Amino acid sequence: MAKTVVGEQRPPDTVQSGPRSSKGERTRARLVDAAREVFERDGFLTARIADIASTAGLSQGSFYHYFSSKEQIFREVAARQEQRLTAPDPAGREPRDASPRAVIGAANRRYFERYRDAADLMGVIEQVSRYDEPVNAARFATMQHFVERAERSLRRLQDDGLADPALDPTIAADALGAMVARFAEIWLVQGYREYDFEQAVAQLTRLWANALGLPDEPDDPR
Amino acid sequence: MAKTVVGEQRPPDTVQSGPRSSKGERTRARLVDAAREVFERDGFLTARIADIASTAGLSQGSFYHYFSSKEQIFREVAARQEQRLTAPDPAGREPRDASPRAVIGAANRRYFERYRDAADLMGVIEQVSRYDEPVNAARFATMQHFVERAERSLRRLQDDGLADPALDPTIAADALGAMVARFAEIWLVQGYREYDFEQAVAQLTRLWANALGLPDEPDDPR
Amino acid sequence: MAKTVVGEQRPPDTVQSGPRSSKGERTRARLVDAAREVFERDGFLTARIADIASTAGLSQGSFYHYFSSKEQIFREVAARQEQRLTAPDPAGREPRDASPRAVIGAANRRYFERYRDAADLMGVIEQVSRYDEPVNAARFATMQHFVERAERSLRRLQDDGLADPALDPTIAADALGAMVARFAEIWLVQGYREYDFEQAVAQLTRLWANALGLPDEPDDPR
Amino acid sequence: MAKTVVGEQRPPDTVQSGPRSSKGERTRARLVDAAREVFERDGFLTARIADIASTAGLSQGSFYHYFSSKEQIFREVAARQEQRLTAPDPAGREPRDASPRAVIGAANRRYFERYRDAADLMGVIEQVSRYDEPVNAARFATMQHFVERAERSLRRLQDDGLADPALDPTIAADALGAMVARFAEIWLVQGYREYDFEQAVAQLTRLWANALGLPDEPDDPR
DNA sequence: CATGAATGAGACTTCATTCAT
DNA sequence: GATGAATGAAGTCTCATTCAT
Repeated sequence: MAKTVVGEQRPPDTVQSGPRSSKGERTRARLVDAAREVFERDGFLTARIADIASTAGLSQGSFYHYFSSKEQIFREVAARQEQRLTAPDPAGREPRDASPRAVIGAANRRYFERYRDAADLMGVIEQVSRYDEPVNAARFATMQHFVERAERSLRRLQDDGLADPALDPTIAADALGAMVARFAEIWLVQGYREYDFEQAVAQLTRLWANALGLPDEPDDPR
Repeated sequence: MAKTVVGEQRPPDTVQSGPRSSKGERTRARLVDAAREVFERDGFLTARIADIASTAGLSQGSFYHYFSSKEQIFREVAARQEQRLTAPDPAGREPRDASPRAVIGAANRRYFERYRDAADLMGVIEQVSRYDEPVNAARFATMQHFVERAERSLRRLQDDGLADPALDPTIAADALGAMVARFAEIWLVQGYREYDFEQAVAQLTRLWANALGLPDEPDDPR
Repeated sequence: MAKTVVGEQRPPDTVQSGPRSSKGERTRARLVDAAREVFERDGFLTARIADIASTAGLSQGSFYHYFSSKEQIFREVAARQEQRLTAPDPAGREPRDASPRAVIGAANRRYFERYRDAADLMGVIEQVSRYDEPVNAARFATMQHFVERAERSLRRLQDDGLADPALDPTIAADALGAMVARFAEIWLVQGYREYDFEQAVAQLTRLWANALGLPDEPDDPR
Repeated sequence: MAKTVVGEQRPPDTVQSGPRSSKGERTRARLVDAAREVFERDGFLTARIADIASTAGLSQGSFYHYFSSKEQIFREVAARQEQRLTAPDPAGREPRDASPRAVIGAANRRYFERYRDAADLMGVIEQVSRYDEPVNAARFATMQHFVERAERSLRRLQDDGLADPALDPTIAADALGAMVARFAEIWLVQGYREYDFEQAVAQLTRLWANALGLPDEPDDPR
């Protein structure tokens, strides 16, 4: 049960069409930046390669020295963002001996912060992931990153008698990951409701901890 | 001084698009069915109006008697599906005196069943809702439907001392709704993993109930 | 020299497709009225048969019981208007023994008044006459009406030694007719400038009379 | 509360249409020439962009690198022609000390010559000016060019006691300009009648001079 | 007489992509 | 490396007109 289907993780698009002179490298970077800007502003479908090129101060034709299609460059933009989402915490922010709830809270806060900081782009990624398989795979990879942690952590807590033993660690991790991910989207991208940032973090963390059946703690994570 | 040239303005669309006869009504229904079929097969972007029309046994021009664009007809297809998702349970399936966990479980099972029964279409709806505001609004309306129930229920449970009083009912309902919704998508549409249906229902229900802080029950639903 | 080319005057479109029951006649009239309204509002090109029909409270199909095309009905609308332009003066407005200048002035005033009263329609007629030969022919017929009068009158005045004998009566009549016609359009349709109505009449009349070389008169026409 | 969906807005047209190389400039010129040819042959409404493009030896898509619509390119074709109409006389054709009648005659001759040399195009311009405001504006600008001259000249003549002091210079100039313009159209475009070129020039000039009340001259121009 | 559904031909446009310079 | 001209394939949409009822 719980067989992974999409997670085979084909290597990210590392095949770069453009060569590697330092000038070329700079131009390429300019294109990626321009692409992000244009995609954020226009969305994927509406964005035109002409706009990306001209935003990068380049001619249309030159675009194709570096990327072979709109999808291609978007995958790179998206991959960078997914990396930002899963980047390790800058040194020392996480206390060594944090309680389970505190750990969950810290992970949630970090995710929401990073999601919020690139909300426009995340919106486009959510969009594109629904029709571009590589982007969807990248989305899943990020999810996997969090889910695997959560799963391992849950198993440990169950072994320690701290979490509900009736939970399937895989499903639980998937579901709670889904909760946080989708909540971030409706809140930070789609603006469905406005929540106070701290309260949202605290509440999602409490729901998560409760769901796992963790014993209450006197001091709420914050 | 006033310069004017005749004949520049366009009258507001006076050509009504609805059918005005029972034959028309049937044709229109045929179109909607055809549209659903084509959208499920091809996705929104790839679907062509020509295909919808010919699937309905109509000329392309005739399509425009009934709908003014692909978006337009999709909104109707989507609205019907959202209605199916929120339709009341067929008489008597829900016992009067069900426990809170049983109620949650029943709702989750129903949602997953219905989502699964139209998984292809739901995938397209998830896709389109990211760039068509009316479809997104319909998505939100469905969400509201479930969320409001959950919120009311949570308040009641809190009042009865059965649920975690530290939860904000609105956020909690939103988040748990998000969990179920997104879980349905990654599972039933995107095929991220394969779960056993019954187990998935049970686990999601348990997570939900735990999250609310409900007391455990000896007999899990189903 | 001065050979007429377009003036052959094919009979106006008298072939009516619709039959002649009194009900039918009323419906037909309603269509013509509706057509005028729609053409005035939208111009010929933008006007749609659907709009004309629905304005007349009729279905699109029924339109074709009465007219075979948009051009066809427009020709009828235009013909009616041209008739209004050339209709004889209502009894007794013109004194028997008017001076030449007074006669010219009266004709000009009448033309401008009538043109002004249907300025929107005249604009559309001017438009259509540039690409529909029958409408252009009707325009020319109206022009002929005025030009022939003017020509006859000029010949008489020349014979009486009152007008410049060096003028070719045909060219002169054509040119002065052109002057009044085009002046009416730029003034009353295109709004190129705003002139005081009375002054415009007086000035055009004075120019016309001067052009013919008529001796001045103490009392300006008014 | 604020609902937002990403990717709805369209950036302002950032795809510039002008050519950016000498090759492009040549292509663009070829398009304008081709357009003129096609418009003259087919008229504005019937002309198809596909024909213009293929006449210029280009694909249809390439048309849109240079112009964004049929109207757009027509405006350029029309503007060029209006410039030709108002271009200064090639050096030295006009004697310094010409009499007023001679000056009027020269202007009329020049106008008729130029109008005749592009009669087909002028016909299309007259047509389009009735439903395209920019083309109409260009038409008016040309008219202004002549009218302002005529007006200044009339004022001077009135001051010198040579012209009818009862004339309003603005109205008179507008009306006489209208006379020449419309006469040119019915004669050279619509073929209402055929006049001998020299005689037409002479007669229109005589009418104009008479209208202003200029004293007769023994030697008519030409 | 009247209805309104159905047709079908075409033109316009858009842009990702290629290619000669 | 860079340019921008050129391509061409689709797909959308519009409406005058016809036709079955």
